Amino acid sequence: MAEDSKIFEENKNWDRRLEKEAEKKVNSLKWTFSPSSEKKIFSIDTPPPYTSGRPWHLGAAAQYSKIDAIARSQRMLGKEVLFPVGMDRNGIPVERYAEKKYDIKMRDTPRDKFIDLCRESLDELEKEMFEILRSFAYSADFENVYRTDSVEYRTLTQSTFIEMWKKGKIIRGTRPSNYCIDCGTTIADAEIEYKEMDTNLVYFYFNIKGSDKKILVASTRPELLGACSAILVNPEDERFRDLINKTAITPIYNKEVKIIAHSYAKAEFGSGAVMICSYGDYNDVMIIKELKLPENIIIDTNGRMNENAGEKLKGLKVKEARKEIISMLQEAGYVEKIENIQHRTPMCERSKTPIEIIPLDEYYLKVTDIKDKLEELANELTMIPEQHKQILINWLKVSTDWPISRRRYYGTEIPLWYCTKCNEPYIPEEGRYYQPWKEKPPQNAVCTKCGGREFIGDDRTFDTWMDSSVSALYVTKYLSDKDFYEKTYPLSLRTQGIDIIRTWLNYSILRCYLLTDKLPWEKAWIDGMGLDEHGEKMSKSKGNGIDPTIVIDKYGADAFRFWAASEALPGSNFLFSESRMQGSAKFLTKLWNVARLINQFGKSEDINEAELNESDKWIIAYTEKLTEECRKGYEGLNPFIPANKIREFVWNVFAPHYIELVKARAYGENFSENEKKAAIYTLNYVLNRILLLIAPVTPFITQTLWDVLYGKESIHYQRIPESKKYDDAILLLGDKLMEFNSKIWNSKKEKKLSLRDEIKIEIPQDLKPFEKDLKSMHNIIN
RNA sequence: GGGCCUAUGGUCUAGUGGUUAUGACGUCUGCCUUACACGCAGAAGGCCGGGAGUUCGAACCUCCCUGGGCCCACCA
Repeated sequence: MAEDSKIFEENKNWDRRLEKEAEKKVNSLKWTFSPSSEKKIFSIDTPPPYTSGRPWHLGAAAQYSKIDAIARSQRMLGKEVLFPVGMDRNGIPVERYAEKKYDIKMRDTPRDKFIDLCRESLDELEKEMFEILRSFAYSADFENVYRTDSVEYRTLTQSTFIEMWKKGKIIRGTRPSNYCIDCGTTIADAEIEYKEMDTNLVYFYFNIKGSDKKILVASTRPELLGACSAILVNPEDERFRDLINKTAITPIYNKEVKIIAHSYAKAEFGSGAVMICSYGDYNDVMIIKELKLPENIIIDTNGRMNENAGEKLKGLKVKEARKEIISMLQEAGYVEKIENIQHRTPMCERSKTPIEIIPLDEYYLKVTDIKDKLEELANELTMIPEQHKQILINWLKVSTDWPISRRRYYGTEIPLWYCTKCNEPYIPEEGRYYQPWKEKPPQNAVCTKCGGREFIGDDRTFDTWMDSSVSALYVTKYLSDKDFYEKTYPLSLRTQGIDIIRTWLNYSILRCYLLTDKLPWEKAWIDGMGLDEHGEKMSKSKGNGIDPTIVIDKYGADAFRFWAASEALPGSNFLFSESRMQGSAKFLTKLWNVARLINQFGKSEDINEAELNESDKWIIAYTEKLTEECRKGYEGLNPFIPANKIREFVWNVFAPHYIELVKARAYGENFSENEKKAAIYTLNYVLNRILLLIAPVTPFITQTLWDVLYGKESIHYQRIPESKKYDDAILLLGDKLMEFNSKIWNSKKEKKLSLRDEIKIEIPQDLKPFEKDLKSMHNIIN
């Protein structure tokens, strides 16, 4: 032991350097799940982090460190823990990352080549992610990492899609999409940039049916007049009060449209009346959906007006059509004025031309028919904290069928082909990974409708949530291992951030329910967001993301983890703060020095309770109470409680009161050998327990201290003991004891005495059992 | 703009009908007391965002307002 203690002689503080030394040990522990274990199973569906983020935000790392504390605590509470780690690798972010990195454009690059470049980027980025996770001792099963773009994972995504297709859950429909006419393709929201453009705001009249009144409308898109399906006015707007619910007549087209009161129309903009067209912008999409207005498409995918636009406009490009309709309106005397305004226009960031919103044929997963059931499931799910459930419930009420097809490259392919004769879809069997854009359908494929044998593959991919929403099925081996699945599904827990309730949580419940008839987990643990020091969400676009590696190198991983656990209750947002991170580091040094001191005294064999002094009994009772509280915290998946309780105990009770009380006794000054033994026994009893209780939060320092002081086997393989019964009366007495200590310190201070100086003071009757320790602590003479 | 969440000493945070309202960081004062100056002891600092209501009683329940956050949507 003397050898081990060298670390204490050489280091007065806990720091990152010592952590690095412990890292080998801490990270060499294996956490492979054993399904045949006798222990109760605790399984966690953790978010596979998205691989393209660099640097990974501190907020995200903090969340993962809390999840890790939960996994570790469950192990130490005696559970067999399934704690998988995955990487989410599909979708637009990596496509855009690769475009930037290699200075290429997705649609100008052969798909095969582009996919390879994405994969290369992902492999590099992934390495970095793993390094960060390991740097703070994330204890998932790294020997069985899953990736959402692997053949196995994509097979699951496709097979479960096929299963749902067969159950009739997949439907076709049109969906207004961002369409770049110049590029001839849909583009993602992320590929849109908004630009202030000069444009004309045209004021023109609609006649009111059965009246000689008129209504003045202002529009930047008059060419969409033929697609106008309503006019909105603000319900508060006096000018239009008597026109609400009247019918207006579209100039030129002579179609009837309703005038509807809706808060979207702003009285101060334009004329106060706005025409809703399919589709001028996304507001039109929302309003048409909300008010169930008819859709009338007048722009085709070539960017030209179609027959619905009328003979004069048909075939014209959008800009030409705008000019033409303005002069038509002017000729007919409908135009009141034309204003030149700056208009924020959505542009394709690639072609720099305005995008159009055009309905395209897409696949949907049916949601609307089971909304009641989903709400029921949501209510069954235990949510931590419970208040966040409202976000899910509210979303379920307004959610619609989920569009699942995407016109992208790096994603799981939609496993469908179409008959070249009759266009009927052909769906293959489950159990294989299909790439219809470059593969022929299975050999025996025959069109179910016309018997045709020629097919063309669907070249689309799925929305990436189609992949991640079956993570609960992947990690429980839904397709590949029946026994494993039966044992682990539904999982015990889903952990995730509040920002993806509407997506990941919602879609996971939906898909897993459709496939298994059950909720995928018993509980969902929803964390808040990591915000910067000003309280704003960290994000790359704002540039306020903080690199966790820098913080960890500076303050240490345990300090980082302790900060994350102690800063806020799960579910609350937490602000990054260097000073509080530093505070956590200070606490670890405090703990380190408590251990250094206790280590000096050596060990004592177990002793009878009868041999303990009153102070010893008190601090042991306190420790049992602390154990009870911490266990409750961990059982409730709330590391905030143990982190704060332990800090308070160590810093405000154990160190200043108990240790000071028994220091002299432990040194053996003026005490019997038995009394000395009792002190040393108790000091170690308490320290041992503190280490066990805080180990899930701070794995490095506890590993190091445990090795030196107590352990052959790693602390992380130990159990947190059940708390023993304790006597409340002695705790109350202990409170008085601490008050008395303060009183003495105060009075020494008043008398300008040093803490070592003698003092004459009466020890209260009820504190007599502590008399000997008190006298030596304060140097009391009478 | 819509929905939801939230508001506690300078900063962050616990508390959720009756407590002298918790703790941390910071500040101030005095101390290197054989573990720690990343420390010890002491102190100052809060009309629990504003207004109204429910109640014998509200930081805690209800409503309105204001600020902040998240998600969605973004100006005809």
